[in-house]
Amino acid sequence: MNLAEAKQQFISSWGAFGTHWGINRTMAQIHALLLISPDPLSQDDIMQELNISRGNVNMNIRDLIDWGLVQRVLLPGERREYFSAEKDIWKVATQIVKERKKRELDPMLKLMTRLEAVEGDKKDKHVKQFVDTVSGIRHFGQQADRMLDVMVKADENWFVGTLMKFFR
Amino acid sequence: MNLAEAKQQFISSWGAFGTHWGINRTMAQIHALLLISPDPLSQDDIMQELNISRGNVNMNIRDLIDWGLVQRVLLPGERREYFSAEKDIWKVATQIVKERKKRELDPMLKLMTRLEAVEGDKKDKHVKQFVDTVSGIRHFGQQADRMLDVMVKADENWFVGTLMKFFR
DNA sequence: CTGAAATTTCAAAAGTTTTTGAAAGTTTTT
DNA sequence: AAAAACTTTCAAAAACTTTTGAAATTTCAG
Repeated sequence: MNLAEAKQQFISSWGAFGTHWGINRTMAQIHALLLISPDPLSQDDIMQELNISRGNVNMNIRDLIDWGLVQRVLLPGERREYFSAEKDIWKVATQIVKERKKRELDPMLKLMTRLEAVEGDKKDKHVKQFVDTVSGIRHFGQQADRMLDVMVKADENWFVGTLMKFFR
Repeated sequence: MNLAEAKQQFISSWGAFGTHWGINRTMAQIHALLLISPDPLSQDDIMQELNISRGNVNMNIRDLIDWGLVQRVLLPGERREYFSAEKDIWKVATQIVKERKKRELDPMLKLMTRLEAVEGDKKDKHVKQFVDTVSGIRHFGQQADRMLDVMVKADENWFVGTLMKFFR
C-alpha cells in the first residue's frame, strides 16, 4: 500500500471510529489529518485535503481546540493561521479522558448523589431497587473517577512500566 | 424529591448520557427503566412508561439483548414475554467493555497493524510522521486492550480490593 | 486610515438517524 | 382449523445533526 492510500484509509476509519465515541465524523477526520501531518496546516489546506467547506473546517477546528487536541500556530512571516495536533498519543488520550470526565462523569456522579436521597419507604421494593441501582452506579463511577484521575496525572512511563506489570 | 420525579430524572439523564457514548437515547432510557424496575416489564409496560411506539420498543429491546444487557423472561402462567436487565453494575460495565472491545478496538488494532506496513522512504517526513502516528496508536491500543481483558476476566472484588489500592 | 486577506457566523439545505404504525408473521388457545 | 394474542418488520415521516456558502466581521500591511 502506498502513502496516499494509507492516508485515505487512516482518515476515513478514524472518522468512522469517532462516530462511535460521540465525536462527529468531520472533527475526527480533521484530527486524523493533523495527526499525520508533519507540518501545521491552514484552513485552506484542510478544505482541500478533505473536500469540505470553509465554515465546516472553522467550526470543527474550534471544537478541537476546545478539547485541547489542536493548537493554533503562527508561522513567522505568514499572515494566515496554521493548526497542528498534539502528536503524543498518551497525551491525546489523557486529554480526552480529562475532558470527558469533566463534561460527563462528574455531573453524572453529582446527579446520582442527589437521586440517592429520594424520599420514600425503603421497604417498598420500587424504592429499594431505585436506591440500590443509583447507589451501585455511584460507587462504580467513583472508583472509575479515582482511577482516571490517577491516569491523567500519571506519567506515561509510570503507567506503562509500573502499573502494566499487573496486566500480563 | 419523590420517587416518580427521581425516576423521571434518572431515565432522562441516563438517556442523555447514552447519546455521548454512541447509544441512542431510547435504548438507554429503556435500559434505565429496566434497571430500576424490581420486576420484569412487558413491551406494553415500556411503551406506556416511556410513551414510545411498539416498534421502537421492540427494536431497542432487541439491541439491548444483543449487547447482553437485557434478558427475556417468561413468567409462569403468562403468555407474553417480559424483560429484565442485569442489575449488577460491575457486570453491566464489563459486558459493555467486552462488546465494544470486540466491535471497535480489535478491528482498529488490525487496521493500524496493516497501515504501519505502508511502503515508502522512511526518511521522507510525511512517511515518517504517518508511521510514527499509526504505530503510537497501535501501541497505546494494545496496552488498553490488555488492561481491558484483565478487567473483563477479573472478579469485582479483586479489581476493587487489590488493584484499587494503587489509586489513592 | 484603507482595503485586501483571513476568519467567523449563521440561516438554509443536505444528510442521517430515529420513530411510528400498520401490515405481516408467529404462537397459543379454543 | 379458526380466532385471538402477541411479536416482528419495514417503508414512510419526523426529528435531529451536519454541512454549506455567502455575508459580516476582524486583522493587518502598506
